Amino acid sequence: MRAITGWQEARDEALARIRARDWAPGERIPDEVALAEAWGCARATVNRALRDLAEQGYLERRRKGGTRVPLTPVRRATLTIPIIRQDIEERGQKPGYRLLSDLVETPPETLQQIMGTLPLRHIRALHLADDAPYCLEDRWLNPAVSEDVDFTALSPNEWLVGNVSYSEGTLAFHALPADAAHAEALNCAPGTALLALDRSTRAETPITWVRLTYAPGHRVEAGL
Amino acid sequence: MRAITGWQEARDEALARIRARDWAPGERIPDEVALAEAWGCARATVNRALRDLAEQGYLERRRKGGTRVPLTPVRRATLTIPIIRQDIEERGQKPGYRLLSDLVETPPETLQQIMGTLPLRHIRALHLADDAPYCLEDRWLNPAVSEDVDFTALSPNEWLVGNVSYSEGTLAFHALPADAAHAEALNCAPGTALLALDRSTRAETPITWVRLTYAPGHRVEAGL
DNA sequence: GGCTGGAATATGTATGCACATATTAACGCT
DNA sequence: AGCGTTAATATGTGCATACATATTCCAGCC
Repeated sequence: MRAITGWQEARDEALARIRARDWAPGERIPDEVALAEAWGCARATVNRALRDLAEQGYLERRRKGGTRVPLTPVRRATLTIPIIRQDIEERGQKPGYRLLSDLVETPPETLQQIMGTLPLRHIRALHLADDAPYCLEDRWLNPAVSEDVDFTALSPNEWLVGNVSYSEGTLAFHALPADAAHAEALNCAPGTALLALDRSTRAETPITWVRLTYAPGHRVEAGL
Repeated sequence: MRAITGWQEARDEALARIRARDWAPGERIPDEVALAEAWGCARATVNRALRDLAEQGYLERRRKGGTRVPLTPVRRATLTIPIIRQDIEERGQKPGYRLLSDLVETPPETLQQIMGTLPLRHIRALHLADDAPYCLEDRWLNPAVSEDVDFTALSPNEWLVGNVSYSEGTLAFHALPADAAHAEALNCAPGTALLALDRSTRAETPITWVRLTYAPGHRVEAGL
């Protein structure tokens, strides 16, 4: 076979063999040195290619154990965490924003396990796309982080992205029925099925917990 | 400062500087050669570290343009695509499966755009966790791929993973209200808000389109 | 002034080498 | 046979070097 030039080509070649079941699931594939020789490239190039495939779940690698095609490949999808304004703009719509409430409250029991028991700043805000409701931002914020920021014109989402980002966190999707508040804000009937995204963010201390509840029919797409 | 030993340490050092806004958003950071010299390691090591951070959205890199901290960091979360049986087992529950229907039909208009117009094999099946409904698998399958596979005992999900995997696809989350069929299968009231995951898979030709509708209250978690 | 083409530059990648490390496999002892 | 120690081995990583490539920037031209 023709010599392989770059690591991407090596990756494609390897993926082709996996897809063709030339390298069968559960089987060990030739080691890096052998592949490098067979493909006429350096071991580092093969390494890069196989490492890339392993990151995507197409291969499993272990020291000394060699590289093998997993029997049940756990594929990973990547999901770009939404920055709401950008999200809307990318859809070719005009973003809008309205602050609904901004209070200091004691969070409910379930939230206290994540954010602690201290009173938190509770912000509710509505994001609009072409003047139609897009999503409801229901956020609990560590007051030590936000201090005196004014969210009447700037959404907490946007402020956080610009000021407290680059942090750790968790993320989960679920569905919930619209309650009265959702119904009014998102302009839908109570009980409507809504997609919600819960996200908690922390650095050294808990920073924020937010639930984004999208307008009816919204879809969140993931890549790969 | 002390010399950096590995690329992970270099990555941590860089991430610390980003978090500390030592490298401010929008600003160019020193180039690889400078960092390598400052940190007492090879440029390849710095490259690996910064490349890793760029993949996670913490940095933006462009040839000749240098590396900079993005103003609005687009963070990426990774989401492991569920293999239902494993999913259930990892929760410490007993997986179960029941085939509901298996027919050859003409797909609805919206699906024809993805899967083509030919008649498709339409399979409906229920997955159980500890004998309780877990999720409903509503699948349209290219008959050329599945031929005469019997899905009474083995779920299409599992069969596909073992036989037609390593392919491309798309994935999206949304919420929908339970219709009569959902209600019966998932043992909930009609209209209940349900989380659904649509996934289409293709290699050279379209392979399958599936909607997994989860039992009420289910959450799908993403990492990072 | 505006456009074009060429130099300068930062990242991208390939290579050969060396050594580290995790794990398996083999060996030898009791 | 069973067990613990040791050697073998595949991947993980670091480094120095060289060249490739995409952009930016600037100079020079019209």
